[in-house]
Amino acid sequence: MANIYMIGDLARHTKYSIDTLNYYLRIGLIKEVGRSERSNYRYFDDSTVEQIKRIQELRMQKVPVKELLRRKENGVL
Amino acid sequence: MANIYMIGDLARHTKYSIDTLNYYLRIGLIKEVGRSERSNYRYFDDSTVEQIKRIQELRMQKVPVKELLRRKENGVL
DNA sequence: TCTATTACTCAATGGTTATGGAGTAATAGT
DNA sequence: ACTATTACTCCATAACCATTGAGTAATAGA
Repeated sequence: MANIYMIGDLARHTKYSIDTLNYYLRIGLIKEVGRSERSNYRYFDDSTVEQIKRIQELRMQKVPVKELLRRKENGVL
Repeated sequence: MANIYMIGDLARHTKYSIDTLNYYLRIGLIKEVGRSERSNYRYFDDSTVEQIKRIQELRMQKVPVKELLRRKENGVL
């Protein structure tokens, strides 16, 4: 039984604010696993949580977001 | 990649109204697969869709809801 | 016929999410 | 010193969901 998260749950598990997560979503640093057709609500899974935690690590080490985007494009994140 | 549904999507796929689905949920005829901790929103999967379609069949044959509840308790639904 | 039950259906309230745009403190660049 | 960029943060709007309680048409029961 894989866990499902909505943005609020993601925030709770990563200790990021919903605003920050929305920002990361907007710039494409993270992406939803799927969406509800009706409500357009996004949902995520454990892989998203892990990815955000990796991002968090790197951000604490002052790695710029643009660099993270670059790495993501190269599949190194 | 298993599909995830919220109640509105369930309604769309089964052609039941959200009100009816909420009623079935209330009486325990169907059950969510999980919920968001933050929003308390329910989510469902394909097994729910299939179950609702079985219910729909039986209801069209005038099988009472109470009988369906009974069958569910006996694992025959 | 009168009453009760069934199976929804509707309405109100409050919290959550999506989206777009604007604002801001800190840092970097010129 | 001045300007631009970065990385958020805040606000407003609109649609969706959960929950409770009340209303109703059709059928069943007494």
